[in-house]
Amino acid sequence: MDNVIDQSGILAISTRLQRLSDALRKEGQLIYQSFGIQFEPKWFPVVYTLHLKTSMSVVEIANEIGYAHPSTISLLKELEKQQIIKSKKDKTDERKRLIVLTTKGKALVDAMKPVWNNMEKALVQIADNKNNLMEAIIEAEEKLKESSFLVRSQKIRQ
Amino acid sequence: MDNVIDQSGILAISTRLQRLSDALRKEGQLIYQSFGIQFEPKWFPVVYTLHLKTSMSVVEIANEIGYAHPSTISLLKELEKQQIIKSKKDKTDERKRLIVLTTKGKALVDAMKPVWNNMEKALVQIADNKNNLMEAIIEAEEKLKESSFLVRSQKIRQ
DNA sequence: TAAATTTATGTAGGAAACTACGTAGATTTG
DNA sequence: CAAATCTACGTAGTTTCCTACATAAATTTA
Repeated sequence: MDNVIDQSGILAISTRLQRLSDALRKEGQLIYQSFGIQFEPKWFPVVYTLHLKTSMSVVEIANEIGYAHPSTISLLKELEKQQIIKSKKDKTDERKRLIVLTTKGKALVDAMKPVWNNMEKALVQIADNKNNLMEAIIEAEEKLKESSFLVRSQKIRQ
Repeated sequence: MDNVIDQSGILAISTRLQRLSDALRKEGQLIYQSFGIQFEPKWFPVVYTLHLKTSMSVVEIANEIGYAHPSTISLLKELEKQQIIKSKKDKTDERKRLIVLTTKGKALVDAMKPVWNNMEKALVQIADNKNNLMEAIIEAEEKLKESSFLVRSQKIRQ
């Protein structure tokens, strides 16, 4: 609480969330490196999803990870370049591309499991305090689903 | 908790933080609009800082709001274009630019005070749950200051 | 079953932050 | 006090997401 933005409190919450997100992602990158693994934190949602669900279309992945589909497409392009995933046309629906992990991708996931385990422990240290950050995020998202920031603002205004 | 990323839990925390940040910023924009005020949420840190501290250099503002200085410079450019701030050379140090709110900028701040008040109430509704999001952020940032994500990872690894 | 609509994917470009690097003025040091 | 270093500011380009729009295939409807 030593600068103006901290003092302005909750109004700068969007900025604070982003700052923290950036810091964790950048350090995540360094941790993968320290384990000698070539993997970027931004790839995690796609790869984690595919490792659980085997074969999915682009839009299915996008919905699953909560991203817009063009963002997902660009992640998939990077992962295809790294030969972590591959895709084939869906035979029953010509519009769809079915995405799967390659053999290399599956091996990478196995190699990353201890890293994920390690990161998870470190993240629990960081996020589990008097207030649990992950739970706080989930609770806030639930509140937003109930009634958006805008709608709440309008109700308060009346 | 209805998709894979929610289930993957804390490993996707960076993604979750960013998603929430984006959602709040976008809705913040709509709220300013709904009050008929032409103001962008990203300008808040700079303007709020200047409204408290009167006259500051570029780097002072950047440090105060916790941004890199080039980010601050581009915000200042936008604010100057909107005639919300203006700048003049520091006479005692030719390198420095002293930034101040214009008359229009000060009037805008006064007009925004009720909006900020309204937003604050809505944000408290959203963020204050079993776990308080703002406090959770502050606590997590304090933990990171004590010892970074990377260092914690390395200690756990041993 | 042809026309309208919906769904899946893709491209282009934007937003809000960042890092890397360069220059010029101020300060410190040998 | 000249040289080296530091500080302030600026530009260029990057990152990681987004929205808007386009096209083609599938599905629904009249």
